[in-house]
Amino acid sequence: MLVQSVRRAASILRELAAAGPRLGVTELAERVGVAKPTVHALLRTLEAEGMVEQDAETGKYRLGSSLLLLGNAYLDTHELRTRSVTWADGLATRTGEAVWVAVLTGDHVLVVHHAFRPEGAVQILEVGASIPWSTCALGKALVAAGPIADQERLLAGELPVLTGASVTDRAELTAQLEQVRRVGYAVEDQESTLGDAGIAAPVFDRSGHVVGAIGIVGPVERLLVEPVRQDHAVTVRETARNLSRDLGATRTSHRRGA
Amino acid sequence: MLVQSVRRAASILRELAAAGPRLGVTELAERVGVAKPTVHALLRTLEAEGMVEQDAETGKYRLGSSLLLLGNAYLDTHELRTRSVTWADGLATRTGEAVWVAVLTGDHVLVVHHAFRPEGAVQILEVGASIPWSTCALGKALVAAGPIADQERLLAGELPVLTGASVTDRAELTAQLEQVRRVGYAVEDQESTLGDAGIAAPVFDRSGHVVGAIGIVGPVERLLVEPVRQDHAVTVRETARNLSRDLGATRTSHRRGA
DNA sequence: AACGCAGTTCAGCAATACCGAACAGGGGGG
DNA sequence: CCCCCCTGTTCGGTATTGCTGAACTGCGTT
Repeated sequence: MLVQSVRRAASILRELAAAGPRLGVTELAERVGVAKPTVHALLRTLEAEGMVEQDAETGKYRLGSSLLLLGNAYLDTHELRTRSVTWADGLATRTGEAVWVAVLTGDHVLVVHHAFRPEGAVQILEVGASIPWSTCALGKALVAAGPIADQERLLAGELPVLTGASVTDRAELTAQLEQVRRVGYAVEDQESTLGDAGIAAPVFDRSGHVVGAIGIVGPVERLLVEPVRQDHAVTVRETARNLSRDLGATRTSHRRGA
Repeated sequence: MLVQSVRRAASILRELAAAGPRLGVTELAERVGVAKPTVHALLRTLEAEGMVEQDAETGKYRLGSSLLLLGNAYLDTHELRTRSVTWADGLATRTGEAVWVAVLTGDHVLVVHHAFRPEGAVQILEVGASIPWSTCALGKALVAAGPIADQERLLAGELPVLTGASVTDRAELTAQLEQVRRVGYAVEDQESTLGDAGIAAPVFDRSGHVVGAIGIVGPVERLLVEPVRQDHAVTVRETARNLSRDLGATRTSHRRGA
């Protein structure tokens, strides 16, 4: 059913991504659990496709530039991301905070767009950042709006502790998700990074399924103080609705089923 | 020698990247020249690896989020890029212009790092941008410092015309590359984008081979006016030397051979 | 010189990839 | 309702391709 050699090639890429910067054939063979000549053939193939490069001096292999091009192509062809750009800029302007747009992948949230805060010094681009769902507003918004089966599976899984504020009590998380569904947005209070907070709301597509979330992130002292917090929440929710409509969602098309 | 099924999987990714946003099994089979069930098996495998996603409504496939993670991993494990960050920020501060760091891939230059101009309104991140080598300073710096065989091959290849200033005369390009080797930096005068200019210098690694280039980009009216142009060129060249040293290059370790 | 290590090549073989045929589902038209 | 078309998915036989043990090559160290 699944093509074994393609799976093995993907394993090699994963190892190079996780254990880099450079690995030799022998070590890769051990990590992937495949014979050296097999790994060599796969590496040669991946090299021909630009996904892997070999260092001439050491003979070791590292990831190749085709992956950057493919990663960018993912962003360019990802409709949520392409349609979110203008809405995210608008949200950043209105709230004065940075804006992230994310999707759920496995039990993590993946940032696919980041609009910088209008004012401010150097900001590090977070596109490609991966965050445990339970520690951020984006993740909570996504899970609250997603299928019940997904929610239960994710709640049964690992709930990482990133700060002292990270929540691992399943009853409390369940209550938070219920609150998200009631008010239409999620709040993050230093669960991911000390000092940082977030407010996010889910985004739906034409079929009514949740396909992502959009939210603002900033210092907790600025973001979670009333009445600013409430104002921001309204603005975030409104932006999420506009983006959803842009994706073809109707007013009543929100769905929780599979 | 090369693993056919891995090559086919890569072809599918390339098609999805180039012809997206979504393609069906039948169309992909035609484009890749493979039987439908084979493409289906490959897609299923790529989906299991997160490199491809299927739209539940239409049954069509698009690129998946693992590619974004792998693209970011490429940047994180790419030594030129990781070591260039601080130098690029310094160069942007000293020149007041945006800084790009790039590598040569095929006959294009791939931007692997972009430090924003200190002053300025919205800037679009160009990491992942791919530019024909002959139309930009980064490309000319790279090719001038690279192996003669590469230079001849690239000169014999396609020389795209992006603007009225793009150079396609091989004798003129050859003279420009000779000038780059003499003065140590390359200049771009609207060959890529009307109104834009650039100054770039090659970066070498411990073995003495050119591994990338660093340069500034900005409006032609600002960049190519003396004595600013000369000052910038000196600063760019100096930064390239510092970055090269950071990568282990010695003062005399520049090499042009294979 | 000998040794060890790691990337690369080779060739035999069987397992896996491949693909024609068929199926399943959805949409459109009469 | 029936038929047709199209496209994603499944199935099973087979041969080709992927796999791997053994050997080779090159480099660095003692």
